[in-house]
Amino acid sequence: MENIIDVLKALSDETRLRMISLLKVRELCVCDIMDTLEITQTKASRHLKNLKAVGLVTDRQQAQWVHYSIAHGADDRLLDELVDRARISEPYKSDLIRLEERRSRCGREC
Amino acid sequence: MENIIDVLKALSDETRLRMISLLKVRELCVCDIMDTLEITQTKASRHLKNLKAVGLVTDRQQAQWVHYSIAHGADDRLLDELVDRARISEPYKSDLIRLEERRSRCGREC
DNA sequence: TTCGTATATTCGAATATGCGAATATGTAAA
DNA sequence: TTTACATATTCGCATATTCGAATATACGAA
Repeated sequence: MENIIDVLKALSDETRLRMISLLKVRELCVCDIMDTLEITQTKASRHLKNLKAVGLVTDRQQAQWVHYSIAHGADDRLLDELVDRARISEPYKSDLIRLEERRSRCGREC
Repeated sequence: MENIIDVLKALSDETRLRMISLLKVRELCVCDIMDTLEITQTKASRHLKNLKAVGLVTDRQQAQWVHYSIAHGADDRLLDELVDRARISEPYKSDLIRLEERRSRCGREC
């Protein structure tokens, strides 16, 4: 993983912390994230790029979809601690509900 | 403690993380911090104010000295995790050495 | 090839953050 | 009161970050 300051900078943005919280549930493609967080595609792409740059997430391309997941090198203790704390309150709490609603609505595919 | 994003923002600055690392050792006055981190007084004061604003540290005035320490409400698990990681490398590692050198040189008083 | 969908990048504007220099405040001692 | 020292704040500037809109790229299907 990268320099701790860069990692903390990456995590200290609400959009990116929300993304980490979702990706802790499971691997997701960009459209899952956009729809769940209700953000624009530009915003999703930009912040995912940032998380990838500091080594917190990795991506995997499958056809035209890009699937993101928590990187293996990521500090699980740190991320679990942060995600647990964040999910006590909004918007992190509702994000999880919206993610599961989306899953039941769309099935396994994007 | 404050909103997690504000706390992470406060922690994602090298000067402030160095301060947290020092304050985890013991309570310190501003001049201890300035001298150990080799930063200007303005810079020390500014960043300590930031840490205080998000509830990570508290201060205690004694005559003309202001002593800072880690706040009781601060998330110890998070701070210990970060400080342990940071101190593996520079400048956090040398800061601890400089702090102890200063202590033996100056004794207990400022 | 053309079309549609998924994702990434670039651009310019707005806002936030960090800095040093100068100045202000507060306390203790002379 | 004056002086000296410890700390805080203000100011102007430089840099970084974030955003939406527009555009580019990449892939699969027709």
